[in-house]
Amino acid sequence: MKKKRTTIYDIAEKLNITASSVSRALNNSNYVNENTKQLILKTAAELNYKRNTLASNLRKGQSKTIGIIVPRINQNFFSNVIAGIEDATYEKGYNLIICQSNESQEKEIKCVNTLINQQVDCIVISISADSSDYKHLKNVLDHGIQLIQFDRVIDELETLKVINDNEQASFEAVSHLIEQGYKRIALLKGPQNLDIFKQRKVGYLAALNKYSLPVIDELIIENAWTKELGAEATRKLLSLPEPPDAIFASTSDFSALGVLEVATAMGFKVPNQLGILGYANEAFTELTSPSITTIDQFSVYMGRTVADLYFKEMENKDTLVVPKTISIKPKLIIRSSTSRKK
Amino acid sequence: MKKKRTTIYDIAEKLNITASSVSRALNNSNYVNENTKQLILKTAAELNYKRNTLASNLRKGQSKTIGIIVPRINQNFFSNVIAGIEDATYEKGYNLIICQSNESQEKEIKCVNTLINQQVDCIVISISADSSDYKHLKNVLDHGIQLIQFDRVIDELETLKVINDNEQASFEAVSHLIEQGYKRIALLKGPQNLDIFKQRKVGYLAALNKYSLPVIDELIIENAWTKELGAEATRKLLSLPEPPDAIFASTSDFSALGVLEVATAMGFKVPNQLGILGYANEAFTELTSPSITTIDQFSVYMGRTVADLYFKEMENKDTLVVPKTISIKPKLIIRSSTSRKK
DNA sequence: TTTAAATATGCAATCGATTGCAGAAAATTT
DNA sequence: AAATTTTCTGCAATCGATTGCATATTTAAA
Repeated sequence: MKKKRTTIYDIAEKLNITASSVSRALNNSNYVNENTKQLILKTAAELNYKRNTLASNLRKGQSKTIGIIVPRINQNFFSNVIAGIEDATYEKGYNLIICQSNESQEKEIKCVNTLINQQVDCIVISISADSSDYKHLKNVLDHGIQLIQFDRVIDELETLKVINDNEQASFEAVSHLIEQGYKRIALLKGPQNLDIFKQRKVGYLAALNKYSLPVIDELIIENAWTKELGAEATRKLLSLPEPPDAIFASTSDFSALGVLEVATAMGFKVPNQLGILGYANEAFTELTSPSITTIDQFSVYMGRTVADLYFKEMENKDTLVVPKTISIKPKLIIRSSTSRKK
Repeated sequence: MKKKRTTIYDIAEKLNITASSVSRALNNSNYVNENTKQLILKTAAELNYKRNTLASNLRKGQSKTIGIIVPRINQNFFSNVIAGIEDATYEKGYNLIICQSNESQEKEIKCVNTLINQQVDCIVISISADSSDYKHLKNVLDHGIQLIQFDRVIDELETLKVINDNEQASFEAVSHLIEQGYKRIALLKGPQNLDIFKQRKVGYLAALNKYSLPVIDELIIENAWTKELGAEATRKLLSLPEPPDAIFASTSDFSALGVLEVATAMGFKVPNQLGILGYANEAFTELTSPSITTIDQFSVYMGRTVADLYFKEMENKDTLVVPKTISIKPKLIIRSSTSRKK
C-alpha cells in the first residue's frame, strides 16, 4: 500500500518548469526569481512535499547524521550524554543514529560498520568494556569519518576526546575520606582495560600517598562493578580480620549500593563504622539511607560538549583535524555515607 | 580531507566486469557464478568496501530504519523501551533514529518531518504531554509510513498501538490500598489530555466504587507529575482538616517521592498514617525508606513488543494494516509504603 | 546432433536531488 | 541605440546501488 510521494519533478511538472528551479527554490538559492520561488514553495506545501533526504545526501556526499555507540542506552550516564548531544545537534538539523554495543566488542564492530554504511558524518563512541583492540575505529578514520571518543576512551588512538578527569575526581574523593578520618580504605576496581578505571586507581593511590597511608593489597578488589559484585566483594572485605573502615566503589553507584546493603545487613553502621563512596551520581544515591557520597560527571553537559566540539572542528574543514582532548572536572557530592559525626 | 570511498564500480573495474555482477555478488544473488562471487567478495574485503546505504535505500525505496520519538530520551521508562526496540530490531539489520520531543508539540512536529524526510519505514511514538491535535501523525500515514504508538497514545488515531492497561493497574493499586485499610485515598492526576492519565483516574474511581467508598473531590489533585508538584500537592493535602490517609501518585514515582519527602518532613508515619503508591517502578523506589509500592510497566518488554509487532505486520505487506492494540498488563509491586502492620 | 532449458553477464534505466555550465531574457551602463 | 552586466532558467551529468530485460554461454534433454 505504498503511496507515491511527491517529488520535485511533480512540482516542476505542475508549474511547467524544471526540477532545477524547484530544487533551487527549496534550498532558498538566489538563482530563482522571487515570484517563482514563492509559487514553488506554495505548491510544495500544497502537495505535501517532503524532501527525500536519502537522495539529497547521496548527491551531496554528506548525511548530516551523527552515529552514537554506547554500551547501554538505558544506563543513566549514557542516556544523559545522548540527551545532551541530541539537544545540541537538533538545532543544527542533524540526526542521530544510536547503537548499543552491549559491552561486546563484536557488536561494537558491527555497529561501527552499520554507521559507516549509513555514511554518517561523525561517530561518537564510548567503547565497550570488552574492547581490546581498535582496528574498527581506525577504519572509521580511514573512511574519512570524524571520530569522537568520550568517557571510555582509548588513549593511543588519536582522535577528538571528551573525558572526565577521573584521576583528579578519585583523588579528591579518597582525600575526602581520609579527611573524615577513614584509614583503611578499600577500592573496588573496574575492568582495567578501560582507562577510566585505571585512572581512578591512580587517583586513589595518589591520595593514600599524599597522606602517607599504606597501600593494603587485600583491600583492592578487582572487577566489582555491578551491584552483585559489589555486594560480594563487601562480604569478603568485611569478614577480614582487619576489615576496611571505608569502601570506595570507584566502579559505579550500583556497586556502592551493593556495598551499602551488605554492610547494613552485616550490622555495620554507615558512615561511622564504614564510609561508602560511589561514582556517577545516579539519581538513587540521594535516596538511600544513608544517602551515598558520589561523584557527578555532568553527563548532559558532556554530551553538549561532544556536539559543540564536532561543530567547531567542522568549521575549519580545510585544516587537518588535530587530536584534542577536553577534560571535564567532575564534582564530589558529599552526602551522609561519608559524613562522620566527629 | 575526504577520502574517496570504494564503490562497486571500483571493484568492477579492478576485476574487469560490470557493477551489476558486483552488486549481485554482494547481495548474494544466485545470478552470479560462484567463483566470480567469491572473487568479488574477496576483492571487496581487500579494498575495504562498505556499501553506501544511502544509495541502496534510495534505489530500493526503503530505508530499513525506524524512527523513534519520545518526550525524553533520558527518562528511565523511555530509555528502557528504546533499549528493547534496539534489541529486537538490531538482529534484523534495522537502524534506529531517535528524537526527543521535550514534551513540546512543536518539536514533535519537527521530529516527525525529519523522520519522514529520512524515509524511515516506521515511526514509533509516545506523544508529548503538550500534544493537542495530531495532523502531523495523520501525515505520517499519508506518506505510507507505518505508525506505531506506545504508552501515550491517541485513541482516535487508528494505528498499531502498544499500551499498558492503565485502568486495570490503577484499579488494582487502589484496591490494594483499600484492602490495607486506607479509606481517604487521594489521587494525584496527570495532564488529562493524555489518555493514560484519564484511564488511571477511571481505575481509581472504579476501585472506590467497588468498595463503596465516596469520591472526595478535594482529594483529587490536578497535574502533579513532577517531584516538586507532588510535594506541593502533599503539603496542601496533609494540611486539610481531614487529610487523606493514602496518596496514589498516579503520575509517576517521582511524584510519589515528593509525597514521601513532604510526608516525612511533616511527621506523618508512612505507611501507618499515610500510604503512598507510585507509578513506573523506577529503580529508586526500592531504595527509599520506606520503599515505595509502585506499578511495573515492563518497559523493555514493551519495546520488544513494539518491534515484534512491526515485523509481524510487515510480513503480510499485501494486506492493509488493520489497527491493532496490544495491551500489556502492568504489575503491582507491593512494598513497605503501603504495607500496614495490622 | 539439434533443441530446449539453465546459468551468467552486461546494458541501461532508475531512485530523487543537486549543481556546473550555457544560454536567454531583462536590467543597467555607456 | 549599442554594449555590458545581472538575473533566471534549463540541460544534463552526477551521487552509488539495484534490477528488468536482453544476450551469450553452458548444460541438459530430446
